[in-house]
Amino acid sequence: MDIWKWVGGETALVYQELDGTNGAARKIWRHFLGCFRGMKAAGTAFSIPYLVPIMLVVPYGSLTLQMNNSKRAKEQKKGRNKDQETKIRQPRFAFMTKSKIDHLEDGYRWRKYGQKAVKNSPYPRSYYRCTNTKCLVKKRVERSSEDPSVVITTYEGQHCHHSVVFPRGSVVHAHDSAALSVQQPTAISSPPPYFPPPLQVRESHPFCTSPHSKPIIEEGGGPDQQEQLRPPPADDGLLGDIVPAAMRNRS
DNA sequence: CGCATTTGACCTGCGC
DNA sequence: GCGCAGGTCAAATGCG
Repeated sequence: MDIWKWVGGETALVYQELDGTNGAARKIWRHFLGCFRGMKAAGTAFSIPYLVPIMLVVPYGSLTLQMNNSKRAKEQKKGRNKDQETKIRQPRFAFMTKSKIDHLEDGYRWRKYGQKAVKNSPYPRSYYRCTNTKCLVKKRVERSSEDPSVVITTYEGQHCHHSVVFPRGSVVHAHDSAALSVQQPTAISSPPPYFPPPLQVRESHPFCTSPHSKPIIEEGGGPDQQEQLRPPPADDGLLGDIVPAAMRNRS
């Protein structure tokens, strides 16, 4: 049994409680963050106090979709900006959280811009955009049709600004924040009895489209270990897009 | 009044 | 080419 499993293509299913105390899980996170942000987050220590006991990670490398001529003509007819001729799909990933609340608080403000019924699911999917006009991050929220208690949240893009709900540097912990406890999801499952061996380093990780990407740093390593435990600098990595900085200061 | 949400219409990609 | 499903737009509406 491994802590993660390749589902295929660019999708991996991670089935382990990612609570920041699990070294292997932490390494996986670091690796994902590094893939998304050129390993900037590779040396950061963090915890995920309440998120994703079970996580489905679905990252997409930046994908450039060239519009064909007919479409381009349509766009110009509608007066759209020429810059939009090339559509970039932002890195994207999703996670599943057991919660009664659909829209989980993540420290950012979102504006709902659409809702759609999903095929083979009685629950609609909601579409949100970050309220920051310069920020192009989107997120989708839907409830699992298989397990209605599970909320599937998909983020696309990276925030170009700081969290608004939890200013950086503030000392607020998830377990003593009344506001947070209201929306704090419960665990889907208990941690498995089997603690997996150290994660294998994959030199050619399918997630890593960035030239800056490096393999996972092994636990208990040499000089890098100190670097790993150092608090994140200005850049919090992709996690900063999800978990408020204050909630990551517990580690 | 300003901002967020709702919701039907429209657009786009993809499989057949 | 057509139909379907997902994604987005934008006017209407609601709310503080």
